[in-house]
Amino acid sequence: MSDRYEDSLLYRIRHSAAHVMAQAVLEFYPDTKYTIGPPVENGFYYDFEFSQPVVAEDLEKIEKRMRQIVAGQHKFEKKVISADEARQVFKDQPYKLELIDGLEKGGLDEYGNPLKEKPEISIYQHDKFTDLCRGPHVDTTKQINPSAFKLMSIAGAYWRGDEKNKMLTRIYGTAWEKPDELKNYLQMLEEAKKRDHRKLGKELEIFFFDDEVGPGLPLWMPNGTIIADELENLAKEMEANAGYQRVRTPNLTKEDLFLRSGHLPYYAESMYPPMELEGVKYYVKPMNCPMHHKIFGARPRSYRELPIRLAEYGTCYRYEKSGELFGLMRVRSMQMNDAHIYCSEEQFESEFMGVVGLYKKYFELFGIEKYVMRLSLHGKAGLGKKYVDNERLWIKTEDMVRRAMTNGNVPFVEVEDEAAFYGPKIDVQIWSAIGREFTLATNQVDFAVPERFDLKFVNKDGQEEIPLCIHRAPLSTHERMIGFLIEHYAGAFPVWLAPEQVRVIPITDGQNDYAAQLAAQLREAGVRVSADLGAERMNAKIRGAQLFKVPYMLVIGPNEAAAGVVSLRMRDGFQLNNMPVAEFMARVQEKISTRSSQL
RNA sequence: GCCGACGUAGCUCAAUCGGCAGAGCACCCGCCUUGUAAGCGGGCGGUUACGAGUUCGAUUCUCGUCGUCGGCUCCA
Repeated sequence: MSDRYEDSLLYRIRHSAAHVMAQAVLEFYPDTKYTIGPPVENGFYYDFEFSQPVVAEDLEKIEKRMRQIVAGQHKFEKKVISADEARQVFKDQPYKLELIDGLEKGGLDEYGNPLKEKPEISIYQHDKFTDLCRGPHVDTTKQINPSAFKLMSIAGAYWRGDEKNKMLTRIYGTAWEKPDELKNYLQMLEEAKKRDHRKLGKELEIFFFDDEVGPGLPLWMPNGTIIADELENLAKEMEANAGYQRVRTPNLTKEDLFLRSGHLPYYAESMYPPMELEGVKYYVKPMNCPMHHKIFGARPRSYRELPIRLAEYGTCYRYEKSGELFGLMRVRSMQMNDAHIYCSEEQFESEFMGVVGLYKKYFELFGIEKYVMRLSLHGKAGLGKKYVDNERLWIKTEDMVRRAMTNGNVPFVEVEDEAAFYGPKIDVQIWSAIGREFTLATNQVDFAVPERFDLKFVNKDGQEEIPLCIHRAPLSTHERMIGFLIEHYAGAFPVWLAPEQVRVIPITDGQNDYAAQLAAQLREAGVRVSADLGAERMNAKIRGAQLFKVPYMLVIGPNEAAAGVVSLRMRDGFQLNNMPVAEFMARVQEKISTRSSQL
């Protein structure tokens, strides 16, 4: 038995639940046009075109009716029919007719993607409901547990996922084999909400957005700035060790540069509109690469210098559409852990895998385990539009990346039509707390732009050669990385990243002097520390420190002050009483300098 | 950008049918002198996102704008 989701009982339950939902919906709204309703991760959805507005409050009655239908223990019966018979069955259903046409003529699947073989056309029937469907389904509705599914939300979705098409109404549901699994899933969603970076970011005073500043333009508060600075220090250290050189470039450039780079022809949609002064157009940069290319091209280069690795934590601006913004994970101003590696074709594999190695070091340091490396390929239809129009070079560089990853024994998946406009890339996909997928790090090959910039180096034989360029951002942008890390750690950052590492808590104001002196001593040693000298009870102060997820609390009363020691309470509740100051100092410094994940 | 929902104090949330806008926390001022997640009292804080409209009267109803959220599209 295969362990593919598509072959599982759960998949069939969800697929069947989608049909049951469609039946209930059609009973309530008989002139609804129904489209497709597949299983997805954790559940299913079905897309409808309603003739009247259907809102979230309506889900309850639909769900109730679904339970009645399920209780009827109806059989799911498959029938293979001809296209013409199918047209007869669905004569009043325009979307189904379009699907039938796709299946028959173009060999298109339900999403509009081409199929290799012409599929058979089948319908599934249960109770009084018939759907065009290739299955599979459960045998009877008896297998759908009425206490293990729930309708979740209502949303808009384009027919066939194309924004040029009509917007349909999508109803999402979740379904499981057993009621307990549903309960666990709902509980998990609640937990996820608690670690949502938008909530924690505000609570922990890391960042915020202001209406007058603008959507997608985060303001970093002191706590967030510490985290960003620490990440930057980490990157600089790692990149220095890996032979990178640092550069700095302006945030603004003339139109000419982005015409040459190809950003204006291929990327203008994501760029802020130009500002014009004295008849010259200037653009805010959406990427740093064109400037780095200029630095590479500033003087003749020899093969002896290669690879040249230029790094910059560059600030870029991209005009993301308003509905696409999402907390820190999708913003309009961002600081990228950017670098461009210029190398020869022979050097490509080791350079590319060097970057992959860097990723892995970072992921190990942060304890990031749930991620997928994705080889993002071009899409044939996008050549000349989304992608540089040179299919031969696309295929060649895609092969180079594939070979490098395979040789390096790094598992990856391949996805078409996800490349950058200038070349294929390895994207590292991660998931936000609420389950949304994002590209965190990226490692891209550029076979097109160096030529446009007339970049070259002189090889051993005295001939001019065009270098390859690798664009890479293993630590992503500060925005997405920190958004991700907030959720990854649920706000409880390791000591080296924690905005406040130690909080000194005197029990009575008789220890305020000792507390202040301790804090000064720690601060002197480079530790981020504060002393809570307020008038509250010690209990309230501890609570305050816990809520801010400060890793170490030093509780000091008359005894500690007299003995010149500290009582250490850690964020996880663990206590070590009467610790000599020097011992605590050594502990903190060790955790910081090794970037330990332990307290 | 598109579909839908939402927007009340710094934060979390109340306010019946359209009838004087409220609580807790935070903040400030006192009192208490405290042993590992909230001591007590008082005070400050609002153009109910913004702009129109309906009404004797709008937080409440209607329209528009802005923003946020759930998705779609798109992406580091």
